[in-house]
Amino acid sequence: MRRAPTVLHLDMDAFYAAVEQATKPSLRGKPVVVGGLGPRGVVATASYEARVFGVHSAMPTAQARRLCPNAAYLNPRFGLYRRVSEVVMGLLRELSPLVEPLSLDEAFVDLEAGDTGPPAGEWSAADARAVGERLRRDIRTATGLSGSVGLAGSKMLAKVASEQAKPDGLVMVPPGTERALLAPMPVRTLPGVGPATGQTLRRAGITTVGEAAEAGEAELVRLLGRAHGAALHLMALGVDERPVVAERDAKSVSVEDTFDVDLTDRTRIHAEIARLADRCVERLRGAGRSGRTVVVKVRNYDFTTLTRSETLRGPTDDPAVVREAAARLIEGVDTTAGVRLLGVGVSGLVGFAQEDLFAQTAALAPNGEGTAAPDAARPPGPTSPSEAAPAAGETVGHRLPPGRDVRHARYGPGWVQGSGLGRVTVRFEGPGTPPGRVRTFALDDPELELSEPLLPWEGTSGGRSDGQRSEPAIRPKDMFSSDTGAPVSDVSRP
DNA sequence: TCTGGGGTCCTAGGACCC
DNA sequence: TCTGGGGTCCTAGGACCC
Repeated sequence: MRRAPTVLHLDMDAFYAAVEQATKPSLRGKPVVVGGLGPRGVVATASYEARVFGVHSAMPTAQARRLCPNAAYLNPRFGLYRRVSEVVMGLLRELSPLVEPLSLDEAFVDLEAGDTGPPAGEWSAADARAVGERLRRDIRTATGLSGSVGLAGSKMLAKVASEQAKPDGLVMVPPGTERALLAPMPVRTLPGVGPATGQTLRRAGITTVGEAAEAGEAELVRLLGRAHGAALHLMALGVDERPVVAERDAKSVSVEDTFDVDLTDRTRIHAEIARLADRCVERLRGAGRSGRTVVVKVRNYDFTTLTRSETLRGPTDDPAVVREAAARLIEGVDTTAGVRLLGVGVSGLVGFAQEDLFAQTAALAPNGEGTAAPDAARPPGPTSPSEAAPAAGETVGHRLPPGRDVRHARYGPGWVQGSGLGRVTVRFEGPGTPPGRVRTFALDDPELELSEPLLPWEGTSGGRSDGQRSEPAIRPKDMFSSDTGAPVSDVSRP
């Protein structure tokens, strides 16, 4: 615990939705919901205008549509969010080298580790507040977005403070006042107290942070177990000594897909597992890592979920090895009643793909078993079978989802507002323009092509301010799956 | 029209070893 | 020859977070 509130927590406000509003002027001030648009989709982020209607993260999108039918429903564009995030994280790193990102829109900063203020140990509350306020201004200037800042003597309190500051605010917790501040708050405020823990505590008569503190460590350990109980007790007292840690290596990589309709066909299930294994390895290799344990995840029709794992004798990043392990694992799972989700993951990661050279011969059999898989001939060089055809199996790639950026030869850049029945409706506007007007085209209009998003601070003049990101012209009609030609769900007009 | 996708950490039991 | 006691690894599941 430090003497000045120099742990900063930044939380961008309704980040995904805010980026969409920044790049789509007609959506500013309107309810926007970003998330899965399929029958089993859930909300990732709702703009504050949508939250008024009761829409919130993790809610099924179908339910959100009932609550707020007039919102714009958009597929997430993670590439765009990542680029905006990098700008924001860059601003944080100007404050201090000790920046710990928690997600695209959230990070801790240890201000005393930086050299933009007084020497460590000599910071005042006023110094910290000034840095926080300036950061919020800089973020708005650079991205047009708002972020909320919490400042405290510890990570936990800084996070609680930024939550209190939302939206578009700053809250500081002077060291020494933590316990009094926390005492009346619901226990669920504390990080690590979710629905299950909250329920357990409630049954024991503990509903506020103060009551958790009074219960004592022994009682909390009895209720919640060693680690969780002890940690919760310290947090309830406002004590949190965890340091801000700049870089943490990932410990696992995984991919999973929920299907619109439950799968029962074994051949199809095996094909999906193979695809997932390839995608997983692609990501693994992209990160330059190898892993030793392969995990298959199955969510049944009734939402019961199970995992099966197998530890190899050495780490691998060979798609054939992962695919075969995943195939063995799914073999042992009864899927006759139908599965809604399949996943493949690799854990037990090691730093360098190089270490894998040793493993290639050793990693063939699962631990303890003699069933050596045939030596998977590793293709030379970086090419893997999965890299050859990334687009073929993509589900969303077949479609023209609402929110997708397009460009028309005459009307310039715009975004897909909805499509179906052979037509696509496009709103022509961009970050730097006033709200634009809507036009409808035939899906095979030769003057319409897909394009890359413009960043919030980029103008739309010419539509290719970076001169590089234009995709090869793929016309929308090419993006429809030939088998179904399925129309895409509409986006409601704001 | 019930419930995404990518992670982290913890627990608990059995195997195995000394 | 009744059953000690750690430590580590592996597997499976669960809670939680964004």
